[in-house]
Amino acid sequence: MIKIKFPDGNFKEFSQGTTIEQIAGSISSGLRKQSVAGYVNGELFDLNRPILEDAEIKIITKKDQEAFEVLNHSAAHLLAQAVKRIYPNAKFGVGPAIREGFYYDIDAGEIIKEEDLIKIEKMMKRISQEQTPITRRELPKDEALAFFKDDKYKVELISDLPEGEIISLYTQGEFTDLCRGGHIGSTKNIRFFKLLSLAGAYWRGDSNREQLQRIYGTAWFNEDDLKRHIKVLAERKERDHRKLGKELKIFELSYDAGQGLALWLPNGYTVRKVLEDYVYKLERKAGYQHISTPALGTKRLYEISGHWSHYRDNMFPVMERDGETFVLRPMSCPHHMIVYKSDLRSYRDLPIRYAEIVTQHRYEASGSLSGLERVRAMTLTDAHLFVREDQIKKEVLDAYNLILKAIKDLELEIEYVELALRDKSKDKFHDDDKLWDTAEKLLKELLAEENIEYTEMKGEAAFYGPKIDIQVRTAMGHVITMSTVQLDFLLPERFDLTYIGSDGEKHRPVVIHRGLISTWERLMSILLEQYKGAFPTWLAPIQIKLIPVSLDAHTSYAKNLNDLFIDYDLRSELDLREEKLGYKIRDAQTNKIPYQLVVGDNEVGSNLVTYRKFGKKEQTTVTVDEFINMVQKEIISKGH
RNA sequence: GCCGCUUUAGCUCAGCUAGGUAGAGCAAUGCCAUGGUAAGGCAGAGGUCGUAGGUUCAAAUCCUACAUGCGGCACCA
Repeated sequence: MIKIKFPDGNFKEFSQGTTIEQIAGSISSGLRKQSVAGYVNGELFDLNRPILEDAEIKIITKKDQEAFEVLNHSAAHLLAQAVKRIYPNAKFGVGPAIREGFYYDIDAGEIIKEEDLIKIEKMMKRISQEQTPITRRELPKDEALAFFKDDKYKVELISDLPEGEIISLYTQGEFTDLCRGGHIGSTKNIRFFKLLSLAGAYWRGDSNREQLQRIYGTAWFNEDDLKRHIKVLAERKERDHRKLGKELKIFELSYDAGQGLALWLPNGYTVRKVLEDYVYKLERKAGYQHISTPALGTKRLYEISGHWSHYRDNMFPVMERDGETFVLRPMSCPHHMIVYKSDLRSYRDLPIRYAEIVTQHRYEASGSLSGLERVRAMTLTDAHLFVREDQIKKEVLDAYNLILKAIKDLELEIEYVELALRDKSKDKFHDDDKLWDTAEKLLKELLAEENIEYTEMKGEAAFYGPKIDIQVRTAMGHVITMSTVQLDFLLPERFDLTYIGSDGEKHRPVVIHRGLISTWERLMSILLEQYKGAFPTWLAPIQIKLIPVSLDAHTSYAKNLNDLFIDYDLRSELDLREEKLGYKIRDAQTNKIPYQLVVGDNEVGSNLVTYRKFGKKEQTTVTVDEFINMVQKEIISKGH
């Protein structure tokens, strides 16, 4: 007999070799039906894997997040089995469960086409109906290597495992796969799934190695959940910033203008200008000074900074004229270093905070370009803070809090905060262990002191120092960097920056790089998706649309209102087209204009307006003064 | 950059499987109509079917190359 401890602290005895499924069944038949897998002393166990010794267990039911992963991981195996039936020479890479489903990396021996997904999915359905049990078996490493000798990918994976490790295999029917486990008991339990897309993926994430084909899919415990998920995917497409940007006339991308070179249309530029003004004020309040430097620099400038050796491949080609070599700037740090050097600095002058609205150019790989999310010419509010060592923590924290303020005002949702550190690859990072250790320690301390939760990412740092990145998730599920605070001991050295300390000696300042809210391009893409195209009043390109009921009788009153609103700095527009009232109302609604005002006999001569707020059905009549007051307040408070 | 897919009117898309010389809705234009919260009617106009080449009596449709865009991968200082 073995002793089983339950999460509630109770013990119960079972015969040796009992399974999670049997334990669940001993509690209730309902629990048995809901159970999917379990943790046994912290290790994920299949339902039917025998438990051989005393253990603490936790049963995973269909409601648990882990259950979704177990199901989807099992669906990946089902996919592999189906592929193997259709393509007998297929070899397999890895096939994990992911956030919303699963994938498997496959070398089918021939090219799988997108249309083939249909027949693969059909084969999966058939295997599911065969109701094959999924069983586990353990082998020593050398036997596992022998077993998989025809699959070079599996051989490589097994070879990388430590010596002496027990290797587990999972078999369903004629198909056996290398796998750590956590599987659903039988193929019959994988019924509600869909293959979603076919993509390329480098073996082991290395672009120098072979490229496999990756099939993505998603699996659920019942048909409703599957249908719901497919609906969610469709809804996400509806708020894709590329679609909304087209509909709302925000930006344009054109082959002739150039790949990844966005053109801002009037509506988009209006929003951008509001954002620029907003950021300018925010930075003024936080003690930043604004400067302006050129979009072009000498190659020499980037050689001094070190960017030339680290970043050249991502720069547009150089321009040469009269013996000088110029480049389009991919970042503004070097220019800001020169601005710092324009004067002799005292310790009393620090911190100095320079901000600039910078347009920069980066030659991003063609395959990485994506709407406004990833472009080749971008404009952002960039800032560099020149601080004494004793000021680092406060300035990093202030910069971080400024970022949080902007993110809050824009109603953005942070996915997670990342602390990007270096790894051992010496060529990718500036090579000075002492500087790095100091900088990384400082940031870690700061995050701990402020109780900021973060994810550590080794190897993600800038070449000159570690950074704190704020990540957001796009409608299409990409995680991208929104904001960044970077610590830099290197550029001050490269540019020989100094200040005179209280001791009369020269000292080295530290530079903090700060990206507030990404580039205007990326920010616009995020905002469009976040707001589903319905900008809050303070950002909306058109805030008020005035619609006279009758052009003959009401135009003049409407025109007076429009002029008045504009005098109060409200972005108001008059719809004087010869169209039906209903048509104009629909137009104002599809353009997601915050305030739609229909002007007729009820308003004329009475100093009243009747408005309808976007997203609401009801109409409200107020005096003109009340209306202006209300909208102005909303704009200043940014709606919160 | 790599793999797969894609490209037809300003926009969204049909036509391509089985080759016979291009169609819809919306927008735009003109005329008529038009008074209270989501599409009034009629008419005309609009396309070297991504580009170049090939097969064919004949190519939007089949083949090849290149390019754009999309889904991923890699990259993202």
